[in-house]
Amino acid sequence: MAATAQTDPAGATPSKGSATRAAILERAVDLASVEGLEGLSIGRLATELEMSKSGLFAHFGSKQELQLAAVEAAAERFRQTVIEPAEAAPAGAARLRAMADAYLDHLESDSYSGGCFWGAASADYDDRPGPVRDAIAAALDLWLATFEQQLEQAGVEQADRVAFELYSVVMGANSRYRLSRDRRVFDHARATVDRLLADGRSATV
Amino acid sequence: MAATAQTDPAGATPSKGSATRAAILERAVDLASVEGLEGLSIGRLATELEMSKSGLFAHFGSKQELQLAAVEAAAERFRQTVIEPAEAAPAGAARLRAMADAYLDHLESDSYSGGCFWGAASADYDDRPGPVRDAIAAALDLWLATFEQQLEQAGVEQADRVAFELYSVVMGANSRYRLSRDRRVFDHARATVDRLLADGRSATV
DNA sequence: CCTACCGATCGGTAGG
DNA sequence: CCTACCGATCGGTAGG
Repeated sequence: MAATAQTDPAGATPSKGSATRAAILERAVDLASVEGLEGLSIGRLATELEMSKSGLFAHFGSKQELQLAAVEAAAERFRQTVIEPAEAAPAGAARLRAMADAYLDHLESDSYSGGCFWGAASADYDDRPGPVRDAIAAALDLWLATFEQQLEQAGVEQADRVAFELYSVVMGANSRYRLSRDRRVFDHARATVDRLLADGRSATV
Repeated sequence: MAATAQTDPAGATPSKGSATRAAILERAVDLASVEGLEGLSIGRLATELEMSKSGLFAHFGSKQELQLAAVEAAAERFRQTVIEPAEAAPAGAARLRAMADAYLDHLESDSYSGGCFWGAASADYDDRPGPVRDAIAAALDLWLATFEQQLEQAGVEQADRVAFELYSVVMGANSRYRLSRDRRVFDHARATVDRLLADGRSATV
């Protein structure tokens, strides 16, 4: 399932059009992480990509379709950088630690100019009803459910509450690092993840 | 130190102008909690207050001054609803619990149409350098330092890390509630606050 | 994928 | 606190 799956038939060589579309979406995700998904403007995106506004617009048909495609592209990026590499680790605590480490390492490496897309997008859209908000909420609900499932596998009690704590702490690290530029928040977040996973295991003994 | 302190001389009767200004700022804080502090538009704010755009504009001189005044008004609101009532409780764990309860109770009561101003404003401005970002960062740094100070009074080890956890969990409750409308996040957040404060105390025995 | 355009709205100003 | 404006930019369309 590559990023071009929606525009090219399975097995086909990606067309030039879908390569352009993928490049637009990569940039859209990065820009939205900085400006927010609503503040993302078609004109500005076109200027940065050195193409005409209407040329870019033709790929999507409306700003909302562009936003929905950007949410899907960001979800694909999250799967590739956080979820799938961690699936090499055994289910349960080890896999959760791998997910948290991959997420925090990416934040700390400053690979993304605007930090976490989901932190920016969820705050921007949480009070704007409609399909964009629903797509963001569905992605985050899925990852919370993934955390909860792995916590249950690890034998942690109150897995739903601990999943909320894990989510809060890694997102809190993103938020605090954006504002303070103090890397110690990553140490705090990693120590908290360690403690949550260790507490859970000792509780089952 | 009332909200009118900046426009009226100390002890003077608040003028009609400063009453209008205060009403503008109340609405600006509520609107910014929904639309973000950048998405807040002078035209829309004027329409909602049934006054002309330039009439409203005359109170501030620029959009940035309006945003800075809204940040200050939101800080005053936070002090009045969360910080000051908790100062009736003894310093340390009891005061922290009172602050967390006041914050979570206000979120759960849906008093604010857009949830927490600081969650929306910090995500919106964390990547926009300038005085607005600096004012938001300073307010949040102050409250984090307040939490840390009370944790030290309570004899909690690693007070800076636990302050980060407290911050992350109450902000996480705001974020999750905005998206899921599931009130169980407040139970999770309260249970986490209880555990953080209880762990800290037992660690000192 | 382009040029050329539309009505609406943005922040801000002139002058009262 | 108002009316009447300004240039810039917004999302979107026509026509190629």
